Amino acid sequence: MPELPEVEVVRAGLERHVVGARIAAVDVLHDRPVRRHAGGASGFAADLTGRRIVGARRRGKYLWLPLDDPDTGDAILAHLGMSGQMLVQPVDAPAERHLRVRFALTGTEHGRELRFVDQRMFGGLSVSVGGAHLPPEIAHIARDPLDPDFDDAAFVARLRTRTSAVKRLLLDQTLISGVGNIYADEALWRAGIHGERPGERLTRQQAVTLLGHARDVMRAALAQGGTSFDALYVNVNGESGYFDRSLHAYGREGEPCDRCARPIRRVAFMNRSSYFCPRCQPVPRRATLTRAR
DNA sequence: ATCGCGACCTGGTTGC
DNA sequence: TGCAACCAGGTCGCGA
Repeated sequence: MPELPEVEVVRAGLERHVVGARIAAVDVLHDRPVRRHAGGASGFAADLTGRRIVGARRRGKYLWLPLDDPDTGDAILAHLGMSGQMLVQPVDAPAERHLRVRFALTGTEHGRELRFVDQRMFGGLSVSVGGAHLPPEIAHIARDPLDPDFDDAAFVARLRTRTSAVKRLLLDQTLISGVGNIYADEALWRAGIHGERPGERLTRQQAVTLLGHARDVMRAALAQGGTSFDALYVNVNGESGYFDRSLHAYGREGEPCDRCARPIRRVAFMNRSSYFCPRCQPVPRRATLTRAR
């Protein structure tokens, strides 16, 4: 699943390989990925044909490609969802099994085209009117911890006012973006904090430490991802796993904790799985529950 | 404002 | 063997 580091690798690839190109034609092979576009599939194609890509930007896991004017123009807004890929391919390369949208381009090196491939179609594309600087559709998405303008102190303060479980807060894109289920579990493991601790029950130092670990995990993944992709092949592998060897908690149910050797546990949380070490990340006590029994 | 849950998707795996 | 049920999870929209 693409998390922030993978999305950043895709952004950098798009910046290198499609910025400057003009869209000659758009072929929408499946309606679902353009469901958020007001004009539907035909409108999506019509709105983009003939326009020039002038940038590749990102906030959290959203990507956008400003069109015509990098300050005041419209933009192609994209999210990879769980299985989305942006591929820059030779025009004669065979269609991928889950190819959804094809962008014919002029002005790329080697005559390549841009393809949106997405098996599960949680991802999507739309045209954001006037969205070159920041698409209004994603104005509610917070900055990510790798963003130089991310406000550490404000995040820590907000985290500590909330009653929700801290893992839920890490996944709340209005507080901090780019953290998915995998890296949330990793950051919590590194910090020695159980994901079900309420935000308001964290000390300031714990919140600061947790944020630092979230940032470190993403930086490490970005450092690996940045060197593991071919420069001409903009890619996010939906099955990825190039960072798997560095994971301490996620997906390791029953395996010994790398710090204390106790078996990693898996529990259901938010209709997902959470992985944690029961010793390093003790389950928070619930005074009310204890009293009720 | 905040909280928490269900829906949206496909395909690989598991269970009967 | 065949088929159904389950699981993965980012985001949105809704009711409370």
